[in-house]
Amino acid sequence: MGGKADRIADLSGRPLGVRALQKRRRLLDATRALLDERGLRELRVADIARAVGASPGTFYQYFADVEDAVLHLAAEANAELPPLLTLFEGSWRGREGRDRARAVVDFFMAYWDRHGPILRIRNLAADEGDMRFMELRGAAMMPILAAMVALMQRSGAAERNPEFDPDAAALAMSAILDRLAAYHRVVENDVSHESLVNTSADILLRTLTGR
Amino acid sequence: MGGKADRIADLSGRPLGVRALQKRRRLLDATRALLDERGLRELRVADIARAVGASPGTFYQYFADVEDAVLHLAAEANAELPPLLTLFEGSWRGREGRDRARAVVDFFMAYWDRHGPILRIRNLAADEGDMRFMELRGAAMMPILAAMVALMQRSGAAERNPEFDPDAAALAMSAILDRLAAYHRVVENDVSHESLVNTSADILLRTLTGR
DNA sequence: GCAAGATCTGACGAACCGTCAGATAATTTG
DNA sequence: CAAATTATCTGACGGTTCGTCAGATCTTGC
Repeated sequence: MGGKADRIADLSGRPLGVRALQKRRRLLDATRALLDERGLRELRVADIARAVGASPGTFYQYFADVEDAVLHLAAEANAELPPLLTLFEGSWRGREGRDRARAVVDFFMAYWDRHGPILRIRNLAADEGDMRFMELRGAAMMPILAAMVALMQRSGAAERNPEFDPDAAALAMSAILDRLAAYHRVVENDVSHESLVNTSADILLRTLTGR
Repeated sequence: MGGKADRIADLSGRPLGVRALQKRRRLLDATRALLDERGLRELRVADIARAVGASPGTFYQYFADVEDAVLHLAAEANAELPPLLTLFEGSWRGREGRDRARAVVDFFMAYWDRHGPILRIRNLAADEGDMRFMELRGAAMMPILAAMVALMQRSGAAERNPEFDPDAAALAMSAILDRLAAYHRVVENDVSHESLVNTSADILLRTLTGR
């Protein structure tokens, strides 16, 4: 993308050697770990640094602030999405369609189970208008939305009726996937995991294929 | 609910007189205003206090911290929800159903336009496991979910097929409503407001009535 | 083994937090 | 109406976190 090879750099733009890369990685890992157990609000830079035996100054050499580190973690999470896209390809008829729909739902839940704390912060920041996070979320969603729209067009669901816009429908489906994946653990006191997956998959299947 | 009349009190439990009630209200209003323009991350207690010509100490007399004030604002937002419930009552057949579905979507968007910053924080805190916010969100959602489930039962959508669980479907629908309402302004660069409303309403109608 | 460059440290000033003892304003009492 | 009592507010203060930077420490190439 950029003119030079995109080596990972510190805040002043200096490309990193191996030692620095390791420190940076461990700082990111520690950020993620502390985020998982405490949430953003109780996350202190000093704790992250201490967790990897570094001083606060080292953290600030690589990241402008905690949010900046979360931004990088969110970018890494984006890299795990491409396998999802293949699920939308091929036939979505009959039993195969049902299985594919379910696989999509499963994928999202697993993805959010792994990255929930980071994705939540990403979404909040994006919703609050932070451009960097908006772009990241856009990059994550766009291919998925496009795959859904393509499927609707292939299957004829797109011309269902004049009220129905495939782009909007794709947004609605991703809303279901995101939101339910985000809190499925909480609601599973009242609704079984099975039901949640089956029903979401059912709605997804109907909407994307027009039945 | 409590034994005594639930007058509004300060943190030490002392019921408030008129002067104090006014200050408290103005502090809440200022919190909301600053939240709208800056987001949670840049919200300083000192700024809230200054905005109403008070000292920081006054804020802390009424609220444990900024989050506590947001909690009260979220509770106030809950009070605006009952009118929504009436939309789920009565017939959802034919044109009437389509209008009702659309009214529900409109209601949600207007609601989020008014309270978005607060609802976003509520959702983040609830997702991160904060009990107080979880309870508030539960109190907001439960009646809506119940109204949806009742409608599905009345309309026969509930027995659609064995994959389909009305409780899970209600969750999925509220996920669409929440999420799209949360960022409709952002996506309306790509998808028109009309399309968004029509399509969400269409999906809602189909799901709640089984077509 | 030493110079040059890379990386890290930890102390520091600034900013913000939340508290509290006392000041000020309102209300009641006589 | 003035003193006494109660309600409310203030702002200075100790404690904590932030983010910076000059210098210390490690690594590499020769």
